[in-house]
Amino acid sequence: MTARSTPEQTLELAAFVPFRLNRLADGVSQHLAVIYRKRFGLDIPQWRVMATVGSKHGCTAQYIAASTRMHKSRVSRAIGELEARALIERASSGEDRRQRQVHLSRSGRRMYSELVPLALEREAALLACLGPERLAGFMVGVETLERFLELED
Amino acid sequence: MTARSTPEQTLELAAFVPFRLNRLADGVSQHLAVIYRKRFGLDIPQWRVMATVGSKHGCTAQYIAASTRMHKSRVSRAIGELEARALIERASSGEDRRQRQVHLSRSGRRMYSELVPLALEREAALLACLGPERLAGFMVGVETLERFLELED
DNA sequence: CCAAGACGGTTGCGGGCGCAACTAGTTGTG
DNA sequence: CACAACTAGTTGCGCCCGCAACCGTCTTGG
Repeated sequence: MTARSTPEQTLELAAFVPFRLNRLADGVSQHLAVIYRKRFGLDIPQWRVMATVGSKHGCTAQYIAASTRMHKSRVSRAIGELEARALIERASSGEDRRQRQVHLSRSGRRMYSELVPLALEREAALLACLGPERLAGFMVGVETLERFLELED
Repeated sequence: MTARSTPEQTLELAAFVPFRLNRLADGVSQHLAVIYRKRFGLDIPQWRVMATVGSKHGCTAQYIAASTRMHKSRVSRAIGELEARALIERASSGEDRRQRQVHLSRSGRRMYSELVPLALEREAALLACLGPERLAGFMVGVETLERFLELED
């Protein structure tokens, strides 16, 4: 009853979800990276650090690494570059002298307050192409996959 | 009537869709890369070339680049490595002597026929965590975004 | 038919990043 | 207290990849 001459199973990359997800995430990133790079001179690791520190003042490098899922060396370098541009400042923690608390500087806060509305607006413009109900269905899928892969937080 | 003391708009990275999409795509890739790398010794560019050539025999490097959205140099190097492992073969095209038609070798076909079922199975296992209806809703969102960003094909 | 430009594919170069080793500081145990 | 094990963060090394220059091959137009 089953086919004898195995008809050579094939895989169309354009229909393969992992590939499509990669391509989609990449496209979305490109869509946003323009702002970060051209307008503020930030690359993605730097942007992620800015975003994290902007909403979690005084956090540590390891906190940033955990919540952005970037390798600690990448975080360390991004922090170094941002500090060199005086966008963030580091203060030794009194508690544990190994860790350094990261804060936005005055100009860092200024950039952050300019950057965030643009990013949110760009995100909204992207998601607007789905209606509200499609968006909801999409996000349910994203959340379920995140939980399955244990990516949340 | 508008707020006077702007309450400093913030952005939570964990709720920012572009970031979450990147993280998700990355998680999914990791989930699959194990197979490619540990079992077949392929990295992602190589896997994409194998997949493309396996379903489009005799295609050219530029076709691979266009359909995988990889830079042509990345494609060129991946092809070179696969050829060195005798998984693919290149034949000069009679039509245009600049381009070279890429085929799977005998051992390439063997690997392909082993690789594809595993990849599809792994994809299915991943998507199974969404039910059929959640999956449908999720894919509608993915397709809509792809069209919006002009990523299809 | 020849020059100029376009195009397929390759490669040197430099930048970014993961890995692993390292420093400095902390915690736990006898 | 001493010593081992652990943790926060930094950095040298090597790999991967995008960029741009390049080579050989078409193609077009004068």
